[in-house]
Amino acid sequence: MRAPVKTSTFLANIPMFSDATADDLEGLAAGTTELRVPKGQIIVQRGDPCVGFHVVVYGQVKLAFVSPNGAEKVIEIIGPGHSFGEALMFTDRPYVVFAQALADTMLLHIAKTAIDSAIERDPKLAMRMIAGLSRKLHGLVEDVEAYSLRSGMQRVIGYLLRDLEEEVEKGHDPVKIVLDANKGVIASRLNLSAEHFSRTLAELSHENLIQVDGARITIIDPARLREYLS
Amino acid sequence: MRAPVKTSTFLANIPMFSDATADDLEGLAAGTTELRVPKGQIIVQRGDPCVGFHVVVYGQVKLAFVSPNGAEKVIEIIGPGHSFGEALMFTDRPYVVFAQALADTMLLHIAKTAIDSAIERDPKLAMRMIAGLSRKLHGLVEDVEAYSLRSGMQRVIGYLLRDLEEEVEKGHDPVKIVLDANKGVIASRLNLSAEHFSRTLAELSHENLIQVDGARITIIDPARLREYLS
DNA sequence: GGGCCGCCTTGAGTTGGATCAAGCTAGAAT
DNA sequence: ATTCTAGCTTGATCCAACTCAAGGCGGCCC
Repeated sequence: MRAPVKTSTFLANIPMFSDATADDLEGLAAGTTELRVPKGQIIVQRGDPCVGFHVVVYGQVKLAFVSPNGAEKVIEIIGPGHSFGEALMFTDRPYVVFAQALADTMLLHIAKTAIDSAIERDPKLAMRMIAGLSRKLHGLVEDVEAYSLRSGMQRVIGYLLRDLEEEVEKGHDPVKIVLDANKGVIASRLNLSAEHFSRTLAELSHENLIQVDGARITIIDPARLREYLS
Repeated sequence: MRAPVKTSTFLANIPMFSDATADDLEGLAAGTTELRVPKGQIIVQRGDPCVGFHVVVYGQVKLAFVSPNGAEKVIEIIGPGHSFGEALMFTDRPYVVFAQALADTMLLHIAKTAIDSAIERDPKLAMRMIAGLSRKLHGLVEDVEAYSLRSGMQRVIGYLLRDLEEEVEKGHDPVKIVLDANKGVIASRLNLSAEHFSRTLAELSHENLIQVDGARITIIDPARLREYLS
């Protein structure tokens, strides 16, 4: 048995609810379930009904489809503070993707009913949900652009540079990054075969643009790497 | 000079505002501009700031990116009653795509400020916006699935069958459909070159699954066409 | 230590779809 | 009626990325 106050503390730390009132948090907490899942476990299956959405507290979750012939395509890798299933929840459709824990993970599941009544009470929350959905939509549009207009090499470089600060990305000083998942998972996220991803990293290595040591990658010269896009 | 009452009538006929009060409609109308654009005209450019969103009243608009080397990729073809730019409006980012009229078109442009205050007054409208965004998100996820997991042939068949009623799609009786845009535009929407799209339709013709007469296509046997997916 | 198991890399060959290059229509303009 | 042009088709060739296959490299458990 878990005291409700603890759940509402988790909720308060999620960006989406950061300015909710204590009352609202209590209401949301009543509709919230905590979930702890071990690495590898499936959290939702394609076809499951969606009666709420999930927020990752710690750990990591991947969202992916399975193709008719068993192949798998990762659409998103979700880390702490991020959520999935909101859009589906509002359209009352079953899941088209499945979600699987990439590491031991703790999530919150917030029931649709709780969200509905919270929105009715607080238009600010509605605006936050709208902003969150809009950001996701924007991200997907960028994915579509990347998949249809950019080469494999360009997508890989984009991924390596994506969460660098602007001044770092424009500079010529080495930066170390750590891949946030298995190379196979990242490859699929980028719509590449694992082999092609590996070869692409190898090519960038040979060009002395990066150094690869397992998941630890050193970008030797960010500005030059960015130029290699063309 | 256009009487405001007329604009609010247009608004009332848009699904998103179908249950707005007369007061709300007046408020929205005050922030709404009517736009008539001839075929071929660019409505918004990549990089334009987004201070509101557009609804198509009649005509047709395409949303597309331009690649660095000048190629063009259509993400969506937007017909009467549908809208674009909502997501962008809420994220305060500039357009990443451009919008061009595919036919003589009339649109409404609804200012962000008007929407913001309407949402504050009416949580129902917020829910409608959320539902609309969620549906778009879902559509994009399906596009990503199609692009990454399906072959060109499968995407074409999916497109031909997409707005058939269920019982028609399952049946064996011929159905006539009319392509809603130039074949080049549709090809791009499906992430195919115009040539490949043409060849794919030709192949389906040779298999006696469809008959093509310009933009008018007869699906000879919907159930058999659907089976051809595998 | 040795063997096992995931994961990653490297090599060789294949292919789906793109590109380049002509023709072909049909409707619009003269 | 004749040209013009935009859009479509068809043919030939090419290439980015995939698949299949064979190792390599840790890490982990006995």
